[in-house]
Amino acid sequence: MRYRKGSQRPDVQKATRSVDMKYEELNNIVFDNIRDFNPVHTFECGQVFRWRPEEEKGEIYAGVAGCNAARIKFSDGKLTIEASGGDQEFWYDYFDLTTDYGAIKDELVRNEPKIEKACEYGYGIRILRQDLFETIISFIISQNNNIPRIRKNIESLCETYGEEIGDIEGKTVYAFPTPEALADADEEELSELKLGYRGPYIIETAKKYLEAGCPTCREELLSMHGVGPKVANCIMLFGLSDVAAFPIDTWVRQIMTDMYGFADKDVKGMQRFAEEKFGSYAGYAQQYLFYYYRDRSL
DNA sequence: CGGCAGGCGGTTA
DNA sequence: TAACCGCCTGCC
Repeated sequence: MRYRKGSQRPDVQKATRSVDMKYEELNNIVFDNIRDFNPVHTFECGQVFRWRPEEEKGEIYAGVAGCNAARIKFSDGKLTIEASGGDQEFWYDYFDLTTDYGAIKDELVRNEPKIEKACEYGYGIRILRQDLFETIISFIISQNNNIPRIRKNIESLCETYGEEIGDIEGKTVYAFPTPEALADADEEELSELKLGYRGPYIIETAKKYLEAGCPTCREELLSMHGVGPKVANCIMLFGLSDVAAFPIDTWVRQIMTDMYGFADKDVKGMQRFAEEKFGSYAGYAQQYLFYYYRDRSL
């Protein structure tokens, strides 16, 4: 794997270390003694679209986070990251390694015992702290869409408008496009990428992102074209790390009707239930429930 | 062929 | 403010 040096995300949060960390050489980062992490569960639980397994067992994944490409390996509590860019702070933050997921699962089960199976099933899910703009555009694309096509659409977007950041086994890797690049795109170009009616949403949203600055709350997100209640909750959860957000899509709606007897239309009731039962951990609950239920239904 | 996929915007009553 | 409807595209 060859990489060009990528730029780093500027605003990295400081975090308290609970795992061992070694900096072996440039762009080769190791975190040891990690609990509650599983690459398959984390990358396949529907929160992110740009990571692919390199082998059947799912120990190794390759993908891109914002403008940083990487191949990660995880076994026996040791996470090794071979990256084009992003320092140890960036990746520590990205994988949310400061958060104690064991304690979160205990708390969720204590308040709502019926969620235990879902927590056990998706035991290694971590909610990635993703780039805000990438999250906004990705989840605009996700509306009324299916996962294979979402992934495909996002990759074409990156190939067309993203900066080249390296190549992996002969295949070029592209960063997620900047707001500037997408604001400058035109509708015809986008329609060639088969984005459908979401194309204009993307251009308009990129322009607004540049003019009005980063959205910081639900209201600002909802003011963007193509962002409704469900997509806004996804952006809050995955892009703003607001782990109290509880996105209700068709799967979660199914869960709520099956598990808790809600009427199919009663999204408000479901939202209130999540708030009362799961509180500030509702986002984690949503991920466990969604992943468990979707895998059982496939 | 209609139905549907991790919804949304616009229009009605 | 709730209930409909149409929507790009691709796959069944």
